[in-house]
Amino acid sequence: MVRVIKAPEVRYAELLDCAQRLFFVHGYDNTTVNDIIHEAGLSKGAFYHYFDSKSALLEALAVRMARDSMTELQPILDDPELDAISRLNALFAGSRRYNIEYAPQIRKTFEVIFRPENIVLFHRMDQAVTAVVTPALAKILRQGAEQGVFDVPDPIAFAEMLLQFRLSLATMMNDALQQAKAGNVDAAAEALAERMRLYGLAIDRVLKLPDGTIEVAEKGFAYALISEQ
Amino acid sequence: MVRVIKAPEVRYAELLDCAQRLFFVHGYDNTTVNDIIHEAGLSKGAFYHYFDSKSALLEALAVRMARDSMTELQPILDDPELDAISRLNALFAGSRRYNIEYAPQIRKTFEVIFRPENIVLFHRMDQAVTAVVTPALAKILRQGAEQGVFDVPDPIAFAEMLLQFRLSLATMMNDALQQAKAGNVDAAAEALAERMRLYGLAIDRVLKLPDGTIEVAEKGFAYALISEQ
DNA sequence: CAATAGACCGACCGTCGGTCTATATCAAAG
DNA sequence: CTTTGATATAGACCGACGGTCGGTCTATTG
Repeated sequence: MVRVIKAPEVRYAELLDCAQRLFFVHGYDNTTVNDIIHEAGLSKGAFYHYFDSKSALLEALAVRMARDSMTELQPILDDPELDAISRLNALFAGSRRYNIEYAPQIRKTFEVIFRPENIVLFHRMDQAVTAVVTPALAKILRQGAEQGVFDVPDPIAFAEMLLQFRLSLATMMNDALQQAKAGNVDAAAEALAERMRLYGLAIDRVLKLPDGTIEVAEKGFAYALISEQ
Repeated sequence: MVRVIKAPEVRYAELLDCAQRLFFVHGYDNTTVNDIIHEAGLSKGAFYHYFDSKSALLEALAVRMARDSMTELQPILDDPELDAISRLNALFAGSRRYNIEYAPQIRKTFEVIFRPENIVLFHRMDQAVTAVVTPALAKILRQGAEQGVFDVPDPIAFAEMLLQFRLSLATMMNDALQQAKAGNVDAAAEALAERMRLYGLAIDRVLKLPDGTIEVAEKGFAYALISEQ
């Protein structure tokens, strides 16, 4: 193989890029180290020069995704104009906007990421993102509690609950996509919308807010996400 | 090796037993087919006579666990004395009783099953159990809706939500156990109890019940579960 | 220009899931 | 009582995969 030398940071990033693409298309277990080094144009020795193991690469990927997530969230967290409720809604809206914008990729990703053999991949990503987002979310909740708009005795506990909700919703989005692909698009969208309504309701009621103050999603979102173009 | 012939159902069950024990002690990936056949006193040929693959064995194990779960639930589902709320509470109480009775094993199991490399195992089990329990739970909810005690427009959606809650609580029990083992038993129990209270609250409020009608858990449970004997 | 660091190469190794062929056992048919 | 076919079992063997290791090449530095 032709020997090409690059700056370590560049190589490192390239390996992460290749791995991410391959993992998300074919899954973690179905992607071999050989696949990755072939795609990255690198030898095996070089690969193991950068990462101790295949799972160390996954770990590094999770860390990078967590960092990216926080970068995306930062504007909402920093905006001094927003009160706690608006901040929470902005977070949900952001993830909705993101979901719809990238609907085709997400559909594809869901198919891969929720296949039983890829739970490992999904779990590591989620774990890493959760670890950095929980404290940020708790801070918003604490702000809300201090302003008297939320009823949150334990912000960390509630932040974890919110993130669990997000995870549950993702699972349900995937189920809905499967159902939609099996033909019944309308029924799938209705069912997804109902499930989202339920979770929104749960948040509002535990926080003692009027119904619908926290907008997890509206029906149109469910349709937009799962409808085929 | 000495050739021993047994009734196929016996062998099948023995293989499942061995696999279950080994998977729960060492994890799915860390248990090799050779480990299993060695423990079961069987050759590789015999193993692949009963199962098409290692993952087929996992699948069969999941099916058996799902069947066992339903057998345990059946008495509560069949009891004609119970109304919908009592039935739900009986379900939660049953899982509490079960959790405390088997606390030492559960502590051990949690340690293994929540290790990242064992998510595959956990996910398959959960998926299989959920698939059979969801309809049963939905039936209870439908009964409650007809009796006018619950506000449940979509019983299936709510049943899925309840089972997601159960899953989240299991994750949190594991976190609490880790924290307790790190020394801070009291803080861990308090935190776990608060999280349980939150989920109970969410259920009550979405169902429009008075707070505490559905008893996900009381504080004593959290202590009993994580305290060392 | 020599010495050093470290990026890079690829043959090689052990392990693991899975396959294949041979053989032992048993029940039923002849 | 033998034959025969189906089933259960044994274990040698295979290919793919993650990971190792000795060594090469090149940019930098004193």
